[in-house]
Amino acid sequence: MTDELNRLSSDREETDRRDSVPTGADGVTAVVEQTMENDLPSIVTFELIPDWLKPMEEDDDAVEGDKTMERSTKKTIPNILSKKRGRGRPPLPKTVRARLNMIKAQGGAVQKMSVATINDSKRSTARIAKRRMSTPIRPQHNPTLPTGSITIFSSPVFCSPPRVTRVSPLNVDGTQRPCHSPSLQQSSVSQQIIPSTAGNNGTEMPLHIWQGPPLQPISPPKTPEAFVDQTVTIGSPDSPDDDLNESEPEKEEILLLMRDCVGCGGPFPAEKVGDTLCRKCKPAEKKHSPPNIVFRKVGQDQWEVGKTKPPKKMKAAPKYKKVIKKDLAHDVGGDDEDEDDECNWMSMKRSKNRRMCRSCEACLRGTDCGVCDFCMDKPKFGGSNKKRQKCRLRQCQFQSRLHHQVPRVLRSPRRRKMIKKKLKPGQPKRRRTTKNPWDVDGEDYGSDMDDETKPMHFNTKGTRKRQRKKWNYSFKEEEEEEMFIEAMVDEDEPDESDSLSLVQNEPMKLVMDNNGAFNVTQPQSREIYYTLPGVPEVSRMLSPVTLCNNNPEALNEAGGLAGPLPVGISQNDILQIEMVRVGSPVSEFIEPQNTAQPEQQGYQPEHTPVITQIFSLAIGTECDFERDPGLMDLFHSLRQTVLPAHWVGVMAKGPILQLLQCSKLSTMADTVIQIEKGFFYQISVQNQPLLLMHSVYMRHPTCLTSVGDVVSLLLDLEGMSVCQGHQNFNLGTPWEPRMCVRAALCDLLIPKDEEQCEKCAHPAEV
DNA sequence: GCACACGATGAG
DNA sequence: CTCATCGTGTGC
Ligand SMILES: [Zn+2]
Ligand SMILES: [Zn+2]
Repeated sequence: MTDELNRLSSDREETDRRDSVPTGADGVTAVVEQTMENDLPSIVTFELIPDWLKPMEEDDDAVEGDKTMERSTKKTIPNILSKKRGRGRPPLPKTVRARLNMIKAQGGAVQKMSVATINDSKRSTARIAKRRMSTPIRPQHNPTLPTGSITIFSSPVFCSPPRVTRVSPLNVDGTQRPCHSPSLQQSSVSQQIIPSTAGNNGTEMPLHIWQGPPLQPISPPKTPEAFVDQTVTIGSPDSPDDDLNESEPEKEEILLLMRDCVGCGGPFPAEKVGDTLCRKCKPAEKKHSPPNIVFRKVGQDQWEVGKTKPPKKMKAAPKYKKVIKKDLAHDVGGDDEDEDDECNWMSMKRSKNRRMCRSCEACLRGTDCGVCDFCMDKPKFGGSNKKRQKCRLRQCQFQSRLHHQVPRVLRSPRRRKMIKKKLKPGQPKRRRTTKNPWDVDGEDYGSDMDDETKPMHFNTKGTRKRQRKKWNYSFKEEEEEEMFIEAMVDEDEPDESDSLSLVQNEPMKLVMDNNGAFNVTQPQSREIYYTLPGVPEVSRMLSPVTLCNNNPEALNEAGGLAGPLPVGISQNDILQIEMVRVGSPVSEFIEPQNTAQPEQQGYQPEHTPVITQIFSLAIGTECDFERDPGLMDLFHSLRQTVLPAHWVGVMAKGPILQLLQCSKLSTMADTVIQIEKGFFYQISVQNQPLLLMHSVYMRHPTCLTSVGDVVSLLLDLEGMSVCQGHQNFNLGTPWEPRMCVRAALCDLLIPKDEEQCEKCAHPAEV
């Protein structure tokens, strides 16, 4: 408990902290923290609250409510930015750092110099071997990965990459680069982030800040020189090579000739001209086990394949140090590479390095979120240090072992249940901690008192107390190209209803991307894809979004499939929205979430379909997102209103109040209502605006100024369905799915009893 | 197979 | 010595 208490307290603190933080880009940490508020311990209800909104902040621990705050006392705001030591974030080699500094100070010229120097150095011959086994890409960095979306990491089962891609407009455009090349990311980051953030908050160093400087300038493709610099050299103190070090005070800087070991095939620093075996393969050390295959980065996107020995201990030989360096641009990501090289070549340093790709957002992240379970476990955050794991946000997306699990985010709780079947209907579910850092799971919120909340002695089992936590949402922070938020909406049904179709249970995703589009998708089956064009471009960074829907019943009805819900089931019934932040860190909480939350909780702790939080992902730009009093009022009113089933209000930057039908089962699943300032509204179906002459508009006022108007419209819409268009069987190849084509003037929304509008029914005529 | 707790261990 | 975490035994 204490831990949890601590955590909780820490969470709170964070929020507080956050408040102090100016707006700014730094939001990464801040954002998270803020979310904590939702977690207010006092109420179990939290769980119900759309966890997704509670970004990382809350872990189960936080959720657990009662915690007191021992932590608060201890906790001082840990320096998130502080460098991780030891196994922590691999620090740049001193030399590298020094060089970087020099470079910074002197400018690009330095880089070249350094390079030259290196080359000139004694072992100038080195590097030849490098290219031999080059591979285009490092395995982990899957070229195809959509950079931005979380879905990428999600389990195959639930999400298919394609889908993901679709979800994010960014991905769609293809603008994003699959590769995780640091440079790319960096550049993107810098572009988006830096401008706005510039120096706003002093308190926390925003990610961009520390990354930015070096990156920005260089973000563009690396120059050849840069690569050169990256050469890694290894030397052992003992070895003759040491003399090489000479110029550099630090041995690390030595440049060695890299060769492929005849014995193991791995690259190694040749100590002598005739060396053919790496140290390990030399007589004395040959015993080593089979070499591991490692990848070494040779160029921007090139990787060399090499082999190294298993992490053995290099201790005996004082560590080899690598040298090198690269220009700053690489630094950000580059340093990663250095490190990688080192690790790989050396002997895979082991643990940590293996768990870091160094180029993903997580790896690049320098700060602990302070709100995730792992962070909260840290003493610096007032935790008990039991878990001893890296911040969730810093867990490598590619190599963290914690990661490889299927992100729950993508799974529907229900499915899990079905699979596991461990839980009995009606029984409180156990909360599980997700190992996958990125895992976002909305499940289990309903079970208030889980093991976790209970004191340890309550645990049925033995010595170890099992904590069940879950991440409501995971987000990738960092700006980069993928700045968008994904929210997972799971419609869960009561346990009893397990038998019900899976489809309904499939989670829907709400995605806010850089383009400002808010998308809702259902990962699994057919996707429901919403795009709300209305959001201003400016808001691309990530507009703050607030969702609301206080109607518990509506949720329960979800899909109408769910039968009567058992009282206790509520947790499953709730509409869960998990938010995954892919792009930039959430910078702030602009919204009065506090106010909203309490209310909701009060209303329906259990079913809480309500999602109310505003996130500002904008990195630097915190958005000032303009708020239109009128709209906000309407929004707040809607919040307190029971909207027709599954309609959720979303306050997006613009400001635009958007109403989304979150149930894919609804005929209005693809429909979005956007209310702008002045209450003018627009209805879009599958991203297409309804023609102004549509009868729906005729039936309702031009402006939706009141809740009544909105509800009325929603009800009206519920009586309609989406035009299926006309199927063109002649088009496309046989194996292609049939194409449904809508007439240019398609009504989009038609009476429920009809399948298609007139225009689509008789395309020719139209 | 997963999650937890904690020993182990490299880096400062 | 401390910190940050990785890797792993163990309970589930
Ligand atoms: Zn964290
Ligand atoms: Zn990584």
